[in-house]
Amino acid sequence: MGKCEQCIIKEFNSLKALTNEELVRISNCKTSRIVKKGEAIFEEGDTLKGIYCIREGICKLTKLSSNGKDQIIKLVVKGELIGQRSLVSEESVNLSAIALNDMELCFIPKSEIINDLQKNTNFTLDLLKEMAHGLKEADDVIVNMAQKSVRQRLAETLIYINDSFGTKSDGTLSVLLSREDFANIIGTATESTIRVLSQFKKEDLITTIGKQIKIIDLEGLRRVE
Amino acid sequence: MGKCEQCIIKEFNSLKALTNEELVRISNCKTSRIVKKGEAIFEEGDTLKGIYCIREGICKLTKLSSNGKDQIIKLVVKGELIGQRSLVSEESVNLSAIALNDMELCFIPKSEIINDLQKNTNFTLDLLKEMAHGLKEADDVIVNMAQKSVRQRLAETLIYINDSFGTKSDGTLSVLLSREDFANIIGTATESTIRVLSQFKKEDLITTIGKQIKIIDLEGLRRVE
DNA sequence: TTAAAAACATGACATATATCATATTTCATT
DNA sequence: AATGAAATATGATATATGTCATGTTTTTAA
Repeated sequence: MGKCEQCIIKEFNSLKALTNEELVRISNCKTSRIVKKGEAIFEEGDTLKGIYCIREGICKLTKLSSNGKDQIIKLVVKGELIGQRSLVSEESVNLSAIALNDMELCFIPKSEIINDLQKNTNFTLDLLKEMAHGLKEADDVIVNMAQKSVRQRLAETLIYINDSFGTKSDGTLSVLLSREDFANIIGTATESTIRVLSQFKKEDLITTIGKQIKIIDLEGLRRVE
Repeated sequence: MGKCEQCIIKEFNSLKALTNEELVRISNCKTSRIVKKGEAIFEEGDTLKGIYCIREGICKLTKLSSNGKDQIIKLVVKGELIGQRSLVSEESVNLSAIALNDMELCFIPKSEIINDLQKNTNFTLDLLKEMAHGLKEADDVIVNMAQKSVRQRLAETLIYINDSFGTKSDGTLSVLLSREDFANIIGTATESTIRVLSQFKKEDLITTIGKQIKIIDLEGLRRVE
């Protein structure tokens, strides 16, 4: 198994703030885990025994609403950590993490992280900074949900996925989501999502190849009202 | 001016994690500020030179949507800190803070807090814990916005204000908001808010005395669909 | 105290979105 | 390649919510 201190992935998250010594210690007790597309890494209500560092793949963080529908709160990709919040707040996780493709994860036991939190201020400060940023992003999501139309929210979601996760060589979005996933991100019915995508096609803002989506007029999407 | 080390208010926020020595130092450089109802403590885009500790009063944190409407993200009361996030992330504030009644604030300069963040792990960990909790709350708001009706969101907002901030001796909610404020919390038109409040009155869930609202059937409100 | 302004309230109507029904296409499995 | 299941697509219709108009009440300031 790879060594944390030499792992490039950590540069994308707070683990980069750890010392070489701390990374060696983590490396010795970490475990690896493969999760197949559609499987859960953890589920709402679980008590986590550590955090995960995503080495490969993408997952969605979802929360079940009281009306029985799943809301996707966030997409998390290679390089990011999941489970830190629950570990910090010492509560069970409030979200489920479901793999959107085959994933490779490193699991770091809680005790290690707690230890580093108490001894390495840089690590704690980096986590704090990331959470502050996460809160800012959450504010934006709240405003969008509260104030914008389904049409606008879908356009912005397409732009977000395009800008954050990029496209494949054929120009289609590299994160492949079902229409239902899109609906669960923007908080609408699957049929509405499909209808708006059809509109976007007619307006030559996007094209679709099967379930794959290709943005052909990014500026147009930005202008959607 | 009062001394931080003897101030009871700090027990309600992360400042409680500071040592006596640190509190004395803060006490010597803090300043006091009075903000009248309706005035801004800070506005979206401002660069803050420190954080505020609320000694008295209530304010709303709002964000302007691209469609020109204000969204109220959070209500913040006596005992809480505001401005920490922006200080941690070293960015301009993403929200405006507007006083809902006359307020009394203590201002603590940035340099002091930064210093404490680097030297007192307990303080940093406490802030981290509060932010983790804030993120969890934000997730709940996102799900509610995305999945619930205006009727449900208004019912839940009334319950939230009742449970979190309590009532006056006559039973009316102690946080007094305009109908427009309610609309800006739940993300709807002011007229819709007024209409739903009228429905709630007809259903004997609440009564109103002028703009004041009194919950008379909390269980009924919880059952609203 | 009175006038003006702001907030509250309600009706009429327009529109966005949800829901239900039903094809059609794509995908996985044998 | 054939079959069934899942995902995508679209129409018809119901419903929730927004918008505009207008009137009433409450608050503010002269």
